[in-house]
Amino acid sequence: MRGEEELLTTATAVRRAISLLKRRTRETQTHDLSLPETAVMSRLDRHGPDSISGLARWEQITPQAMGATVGGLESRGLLHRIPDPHDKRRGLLSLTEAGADLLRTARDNRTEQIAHALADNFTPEEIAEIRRAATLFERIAQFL
Amino acid sequence: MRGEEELLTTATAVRRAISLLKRRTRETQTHDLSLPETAVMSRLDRHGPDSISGLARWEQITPQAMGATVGGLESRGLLHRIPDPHDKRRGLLSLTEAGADLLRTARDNRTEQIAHALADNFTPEEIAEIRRAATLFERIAQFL
DNA sequence: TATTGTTATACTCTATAACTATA
DNA sequence: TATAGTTATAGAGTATAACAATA
Repeated sequence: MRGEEELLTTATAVRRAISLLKRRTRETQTHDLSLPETAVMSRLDRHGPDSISGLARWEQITPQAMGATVGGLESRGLLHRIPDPHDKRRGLLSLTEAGADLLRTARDNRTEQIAHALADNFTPEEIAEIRRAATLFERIAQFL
Repeated sequence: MRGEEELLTTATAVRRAISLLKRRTRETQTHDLSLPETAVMSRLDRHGPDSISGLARWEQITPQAMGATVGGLESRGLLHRIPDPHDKRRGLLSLTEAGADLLRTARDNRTEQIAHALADNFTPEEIAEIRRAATLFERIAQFL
């Protein structure tokens, strides 16, 4: 395949994949946690307590948008917020016991769902290729 | 890497990539065509005229949602609709001259943008890998 | 001055429900 | 009955603007 042709073919395939992934991951009705919620919960679990602003910077969204996501999780008792003793403006968010349980049990967890989709439908070689490509796709996102 | 560990690592990377791609492709202000609009225009260009229902089935969204996308393109003079002579319910959508021009000129076109992002920031080997992986990502979407 | 967080508001893209016209 | 298309309405997840409290 010629270089330029390959480029457009690849770009079209990427655009198509993004479109489909966007739609399919929007349908959250059968899941306990939406995609943004899963991201926040996993982040707090792996990196420890953080503020709304910190989480927003990490996910590259506005603090207002992160506030909405966090608020939903708090109202469901999955996160709790304690004041930062060193900075009275900040609140430090962490998982409640219920939140940690939900994440560990991992039923209906988005990452688990993806893991199952991978395990059930792809060969180990394809999974290895997907893992490498996920990093490349993240890099693509940086340039859009 | 152990099988199960690799699976979760891969799933997390995929989830992260999807989250970032979703956000970055939402910002349409600097573009003439949004992602769904680009999809419809490219489809009509490559496969010829189609109805709203046909396009909706292809993109796997409801006819109502597709009607909204198409309506926006029609009102900007990029698509026009002619009645299907064989079925008075249907309208056949195709690109107007302006629509075809926009797609061919491809300035601010999403696919072109992706193509440039690829060309400027990835090696030919990486682009080949991305092309293969895009198909795998589409398959992942089918199982979510 | 800069940062943390909030409230108010609006946009995009999608969904479900209910309808008319045609097949 | 089934399909093509429309209008009405709602929801998730984002954004910008404007503000209060604190650093």
